[in-house]
Amino acid sequence: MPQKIKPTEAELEILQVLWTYGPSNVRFVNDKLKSERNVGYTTTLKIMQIMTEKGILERDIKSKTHIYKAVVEEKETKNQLIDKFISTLFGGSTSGMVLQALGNQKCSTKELNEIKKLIDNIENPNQNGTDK
Amino acid sequence: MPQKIKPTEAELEILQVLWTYGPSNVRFVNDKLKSERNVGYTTTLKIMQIMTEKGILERDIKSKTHIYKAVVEEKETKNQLIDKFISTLFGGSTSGMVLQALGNQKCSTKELNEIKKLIDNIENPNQNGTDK
DNA sequence: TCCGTTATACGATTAATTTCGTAGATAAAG
DNA sequence: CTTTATCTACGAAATTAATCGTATAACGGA
Repeated sequence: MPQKIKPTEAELEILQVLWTYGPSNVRFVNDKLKSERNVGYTTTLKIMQIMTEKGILERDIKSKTHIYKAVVEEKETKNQLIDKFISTLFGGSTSGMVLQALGNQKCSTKELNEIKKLIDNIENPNQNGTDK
Repeated sequence: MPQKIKPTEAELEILQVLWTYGPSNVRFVNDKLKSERNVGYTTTLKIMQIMTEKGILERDIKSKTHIYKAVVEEKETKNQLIDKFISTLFGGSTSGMVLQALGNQKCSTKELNEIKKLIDNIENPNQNGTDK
């Protein structure tokens, strides 16, 4: 495991944009953030610069408009955050968290079926995809 | 939804103790916290006082040693936090979060079966279990 | 009663986060 | 070439969290 990642709220928002849309400039990221809440351009710039210093982002400065990309992996980062969340709030019990999430959130039948399928795959790893 | 709750890290730790053990004094809470990490008595006291000001806790000051209890409900608070977590990290998709959690955490067969049972209950609420 | 222990109260400090104003560089338009 | 728009750099203020030191009051035993 390479590093411990503990992005702040604002940093997470930025990571989400970069994970979703790929490497982007500050203007683009800021526009996306502004569709959610009001935030100034230089605020976003500053945070992205700090993230670059921290090693969370990298940037290409060849052109005047710098292009930033996430260094940290989406999946790995989210796993770490889920881990922490589960351990802080549910004493480390993944099923405890899942039960609460499923019990209280709306989830379509299709989504529920996906989850069931995944559980079956976990329980019977030999049966998935490559039918025998 | 009565209030918006946004406990800090330290506040969450304290809430966990109070939810688990019921109304307690500062000494007890601090001892529990200290089994996890090093934290001074007056630090815990201060945070609990602030939480009381915020309305997160209430206290009985009849005796010299004040007894604090959580005002916010465990279930409701955790739901709110899960909500926020899912919306920040998984674009609001509960199943997305669950898939990631189940795919990457260890979960016993028994726990997986509990989850499957819950899904069945959600899909067929009238069939079994949920009523008397 | 007096002293050591244990409480609360309160202020100050430190650190991290978020915010934004302003300056200066560069490109683009006319 | 000049003006305008856009970008980065930088610094500093405002906020919020977390920590702890010290003062002071109350309790309980010798």
